[in-house]
Amino acid sequence: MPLISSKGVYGLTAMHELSKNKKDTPMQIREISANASIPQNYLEQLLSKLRRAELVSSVRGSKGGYRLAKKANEIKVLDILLVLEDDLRIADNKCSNPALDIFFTEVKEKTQSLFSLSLDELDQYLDKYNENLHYSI
Amino acid sequence: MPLISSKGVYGLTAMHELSKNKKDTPMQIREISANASIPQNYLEQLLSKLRRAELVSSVRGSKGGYRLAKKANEIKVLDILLVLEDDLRIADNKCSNPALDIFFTEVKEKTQSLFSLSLDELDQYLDKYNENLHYSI
DNA sequence: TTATATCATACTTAATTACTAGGGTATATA
DNA sequence: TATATACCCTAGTAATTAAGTATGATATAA
Repeated sequence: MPLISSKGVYGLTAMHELSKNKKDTPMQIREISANASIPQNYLEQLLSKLRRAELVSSVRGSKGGYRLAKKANEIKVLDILLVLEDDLRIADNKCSNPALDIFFTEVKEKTQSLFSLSLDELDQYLDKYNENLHYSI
Repeated sequence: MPLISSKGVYGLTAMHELSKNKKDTPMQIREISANASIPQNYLEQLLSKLRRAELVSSVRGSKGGYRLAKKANEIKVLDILLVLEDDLRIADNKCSNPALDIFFTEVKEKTQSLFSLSLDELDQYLDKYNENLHYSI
């Protein structure tokens, strides 16, 4: 099973879109949805959750939309995933084997730390990609 | 979603049981199933997969059963999981965001390395547990 | 020959994800 | 103030997958 369902991927993608919005006006669901190929009504539900978790703020009515509730360097990828995926759990159920149980606990901590980077740090991965592209020719 | 379903947990538990079998005779599904509270017929299916992947060998007929196909220090937790869980994938689908995509690839590699310990190394986690138990009194 | 235990496959149930649908509410603008 | 726009909210549905059940075939020790 994937650790992160499309719910999480959609949410991260949308948040990344918002972080790239340099305009003064809030960004609209329709635009995010079109940019990232996410079903509009579905994205709406995800953004609602993120709003209730105070990771984004919304403006209702005409010319409304969404913006990040904090700076991009103050929002961690993990924060977003924990809202949308409930919990990033490693194993399905409590297992009867103590050694495994302790092992899973440790893996979970280490895995969560892999997601403890901020939204703006994601761009570093894109830079890395562009470098590889450059040198591989 | 959990990274590892009960399929994987059951499989690891069963393999750990087999690694603890010090007798000359192979261990039977019934015994593993009883020790680890795994439905017998379901465990049968998992052990079949592990046999086809040559991680265990079986003896058919009366007094039959299963044993590890290699030494416990030659079988990695990751090997077992890759057989039962297809692939330890991080994200559900290919995502349209290149930065995220590269990030996920890196997380996947690091996650897989967390599972690159051998079956007998699992016991270290039990030792750690026992120590804590000792000192916490 | 018989009891035992693996082998193989088809089926069922339950849960979850990934949507879709549709009406309600707030606000900029004319 | 009227209207279009865009967020807000909840219920429902289709598809997928995991998890478990059932049953008969095959191999082997005794």
